[in-house]
Amino acid sequence: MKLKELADKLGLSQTTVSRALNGYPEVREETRMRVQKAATTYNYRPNTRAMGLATGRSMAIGHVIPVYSKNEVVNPVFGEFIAGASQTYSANGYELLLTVADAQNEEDTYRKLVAKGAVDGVIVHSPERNDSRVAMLRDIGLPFVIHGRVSEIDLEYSWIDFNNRRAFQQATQLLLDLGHEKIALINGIETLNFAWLRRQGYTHALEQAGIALDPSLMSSAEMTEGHGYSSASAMLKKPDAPTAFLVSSYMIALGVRRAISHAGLQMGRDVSVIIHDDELSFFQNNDPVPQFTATRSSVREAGAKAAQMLLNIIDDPSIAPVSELLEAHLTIGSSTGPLKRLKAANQN
Amino acid sequence: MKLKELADKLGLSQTTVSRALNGYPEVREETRMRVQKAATTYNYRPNTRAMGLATGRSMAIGHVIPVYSKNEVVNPVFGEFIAGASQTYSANGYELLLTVADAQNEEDTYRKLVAKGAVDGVIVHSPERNDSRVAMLRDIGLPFVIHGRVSEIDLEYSWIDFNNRRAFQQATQLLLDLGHEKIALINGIETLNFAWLRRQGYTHALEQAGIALDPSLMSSAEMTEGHGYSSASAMLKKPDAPTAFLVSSYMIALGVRRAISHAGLQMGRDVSVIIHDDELSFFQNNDPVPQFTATRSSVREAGAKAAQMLLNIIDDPSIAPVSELLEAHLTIGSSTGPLKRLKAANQN
DNA sequence: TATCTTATCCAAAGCGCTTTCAATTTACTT
DNA sequence: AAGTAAATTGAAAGCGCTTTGGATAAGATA
Repeated sequence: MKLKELADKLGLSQTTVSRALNGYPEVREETRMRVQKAATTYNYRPNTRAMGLATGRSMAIGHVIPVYSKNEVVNPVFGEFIAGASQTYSANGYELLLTVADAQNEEDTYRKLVAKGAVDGVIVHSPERNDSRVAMLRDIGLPFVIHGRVSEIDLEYSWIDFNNRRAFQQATQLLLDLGHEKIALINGIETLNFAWLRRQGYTHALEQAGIALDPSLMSSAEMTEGHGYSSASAMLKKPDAPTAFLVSSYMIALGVRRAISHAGLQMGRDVSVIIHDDELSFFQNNDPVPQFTATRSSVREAGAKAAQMLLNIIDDPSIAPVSELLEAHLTIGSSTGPLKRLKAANQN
Repeated sequence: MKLKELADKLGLSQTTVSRALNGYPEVREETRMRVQKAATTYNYRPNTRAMGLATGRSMAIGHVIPVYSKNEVVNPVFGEFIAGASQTYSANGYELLLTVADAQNEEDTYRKLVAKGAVDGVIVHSPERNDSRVAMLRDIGLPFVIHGRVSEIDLEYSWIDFNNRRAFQQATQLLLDLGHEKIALINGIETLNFAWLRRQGYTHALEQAGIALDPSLMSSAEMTEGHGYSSASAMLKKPDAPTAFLVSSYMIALGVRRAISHAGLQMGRDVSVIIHDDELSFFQNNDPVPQFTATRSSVREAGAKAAQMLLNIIDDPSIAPVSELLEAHLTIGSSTGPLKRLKAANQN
């Protein structure tokens, strides 16, 4: 069913039908009703492409997910973030265009999207510490919101993030308060800004406490279970093994937990662990007493908010860059406890 | 830069430029070169919407992800599948339109997509045992490929799946061969077809072996870590606790592993576990000796293949429904071993 | 009753592309 | 040299919608 057919059926012009459906005032209320009813009856929906052509807007938002190599990790955080954003989009008649792009030619991907007129704006994922995309997107004038921040740049841009630094500082502080001094950090890739900020929070807290940083207690890689396992295993084998771990994601933590139990230790008693919990739906950490002590911040919520921010910007591009910094909640679970001197050394 | 401008710059008509760019034969080779070079220089890309309007195709594929309630689990398998599909799309000039839809009005979502002319085809995720979407999509004539199958329906349609039934039958058989008889199944939601087929494989193998089914050893729910933990914990507390677990996903298995170790048992020695491994990138199970004995099948590969299938169908809708059944590989890891009589009973 | 508003509605142009139908060259035959 | 076929290019229509610039009818004003 196309506009013309609907108009013919109603004995009206396309103009009037279009206006009735789009809520313009120069249509008699009675006519509008008639039109709307007919539209429902015939399940009429304006053709997106035709509408886009006529209005110059595509009613679509691009999400560009960087992938570093062919078989690279797809961060499950994306799925959750997108689930949040998606709600906002469909509530506002927008579509979500997903592109999985080589990190190499990611800029190209954005340019292409704009040139093709495929999207009205984009959400930028996984910003790096000094991410060139910010400058580029401003250049080409494509509205965007970054999930995360870009610390080492002093341009204005819109973003939403949670307070990585503060969260990890607090978490470290908690471990210090429990008496731990040999605290390991098992982090994501530290060229990515979020991981870098987390590390800052960690080092800051240690420095404040007058504890020297030990590079052998810091590990940084893709956030996989395997990364957690191998890093933690290696650290636990050291003569001066850490008594506590600060861990950047639930996935990593699963590996850490495995390493701990392989080492014959018990999490929460012999070794403390604090994780950052993105509240992924398939990794609930919310038993009455959660497994993991965690700093938590809902990625899904961030997704919904980021999407709304972007739509606002598209509606009125003149509004100054906006941003929102979410605070994480610290939840005490069973994975932390006061420092206890181990009776026997590592029984590896 | 739009077609007209480019044509003007070249002193050619839009017609010729369009033809040159789209590879039509009635253009002198020299002219084509000139046009292509200019297109690159000015970074010209045809406007998707205009092109779509003119050709009647949208060059976009829809992926509809069902969500059952507001805070429902987003299966990480989607992310991986989509990463695979995405490669195929961008190699063929297609876009990927993602919709997260209420399972309730999912049919509506498809109708809407078609009416709006937003997509040329869709990939259907998470089919149920008797999924009404098949009939509906055939009705409205939208090309589609199902990731999975719909067992209880005898319509023809295109699908790609891996052999769930066979995989779980083999896995069960392996456990039987190892001497296990009390074998538990911790499955996904069994109204979903894949889970149903897995259960069939499991029950079939047990029946063949003359072992009575024990409903208390079968559990079915969303595939989360929590599900694995609570189900396995409960079963391990029973007087006749299972000595082996068949588990539908890596995530569930993590919970099972936790339950096993909480029960003071050791996986692979006291209790055997076989999982199905979708080869998610952030859960590599491919150490020299993998943690988990597993049936494996790459979801990412399935995504790429499904996408290619769909594009083929769109190119030539007359081709009969096609399908592909992938076989899973069984990999022996350290989570399985021969049945050993436990010295002490469950020490819970 | 004649004029001016206001409320409704419509014809037609235009969004940027593809594609049909024609026109113009050029190449080839005889 | 004349005529025909093949190669190359363009003009213009059309995809389905929005929106500008009237037109018309009804109501208000004087």
